[in-house]
Amino acid sequence: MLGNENTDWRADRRAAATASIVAAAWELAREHGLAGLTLRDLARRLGMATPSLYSYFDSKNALYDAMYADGWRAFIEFDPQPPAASIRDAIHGGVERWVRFSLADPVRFQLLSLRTIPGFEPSETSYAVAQRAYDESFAVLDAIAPVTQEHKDLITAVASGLLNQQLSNEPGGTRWVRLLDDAVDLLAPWVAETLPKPRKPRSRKAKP
Amino acid sequence: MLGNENTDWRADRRAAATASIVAAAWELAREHGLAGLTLRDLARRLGMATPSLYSYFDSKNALYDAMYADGWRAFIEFDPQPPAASIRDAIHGGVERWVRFSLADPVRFQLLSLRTIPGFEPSETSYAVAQRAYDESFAVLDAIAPVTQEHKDLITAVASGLLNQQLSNEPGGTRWVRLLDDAVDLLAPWVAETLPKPRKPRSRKAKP
DNA sequence: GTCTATATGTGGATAGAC
DNA sequence: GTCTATCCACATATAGAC
Repeated sequence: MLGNENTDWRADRRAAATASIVAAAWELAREHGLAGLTLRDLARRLGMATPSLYSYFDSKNALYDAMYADGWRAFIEFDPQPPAASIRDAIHGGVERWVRFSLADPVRFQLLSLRTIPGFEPSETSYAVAQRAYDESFAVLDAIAPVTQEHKDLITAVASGLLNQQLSNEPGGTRWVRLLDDAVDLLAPWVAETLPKPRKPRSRKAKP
Repeated sequence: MLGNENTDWRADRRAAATASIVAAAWELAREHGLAGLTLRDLARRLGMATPSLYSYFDSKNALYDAMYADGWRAFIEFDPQPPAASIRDAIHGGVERWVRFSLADPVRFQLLSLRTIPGFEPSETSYAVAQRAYDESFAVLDAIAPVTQEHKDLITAVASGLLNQQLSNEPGGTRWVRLLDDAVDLLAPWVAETLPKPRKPRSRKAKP
């Protein structure tokens, strides 16, 4: 179609501008806290007037939403987890990857994992990115054992609990995070022992 | 001392007024979120002018601080945990008590356990209340086994992780919280097996 | 001492010119 | 799309009546 490359140019330009706004927003959030982020500061850092931001985001929460999706996208691309030979290694690899990612940017962890911004709830499309990150993160474990949702829920709870306590009570320290190996040593046998009983697979033409 | 009962009257009146302000603040926080609490709303609900609140609290953060201490005091008085006969029962009783307390008022959990208000940090005296609540909460377990700080840290991390996931992802549900028993079943044997080896107690006059 | 009245500064957000 | 001007709500602070 003629004229489409014109639209694409604009879309690309706009996407690039949006991305640089989000990047600057992360910077400021790291400096002043997630809730300490203000559109004034953000505009000033970008060298533009505050209302100009509204050409890119309908509201401050829309900006948070873009950051949310951006954060989960960053996790998807973060240091891929190699395949594992045992349930323990799979759990350990996944949890340790998540902990490293979170400790590298506590503010990001706060946005992605804690419902801390009043009134902010991820949009459907942003939530879909989070969902994909979740699924891919458990792919290694899924590949070697038929783990249940309960298994995954307790694993994520333990990981998020250690991170929470660490970042809330002793940011920069290791008091809780170093318990990760112990926690995995508890979780792995539990998962292995509570795997759903493999049902004898019926042949395709079993019921004539 | 003469004249002291006069001062006491005033102190009591003031304490009562402060308490009713804090109570109203909790109400509003439950309605509009913790960060959605505004001094205007608070004053309006109490039937007074906004600046009058500054007779009782130096700043909004000072109000949060009072709420923080109040919340931990409420936990201390909440449904006392009976003595336990086993490590498992002691852990289960403590964690379950904390979960019940937190689910009853998610906003309170947010203030007490998540560092979510930008710039708010509990004062020394308020933090002391939290510390007392923590110590008393582990008293039942301490009474029956010489558990270490690491034990307590993993227990609190697991509890806070389950609560976090529950309240962040499915408030009002039980998807994570119902895994509490499983979690305790993992933690209890671990605690029992990793108790510090009892050192042969030296007699008092061992080293002459 | 506690209230009312009022002022200041900083947020998010909108309207409208260019 | 970007700007200027502007609005409203908020935390905060001070002055002064009672």
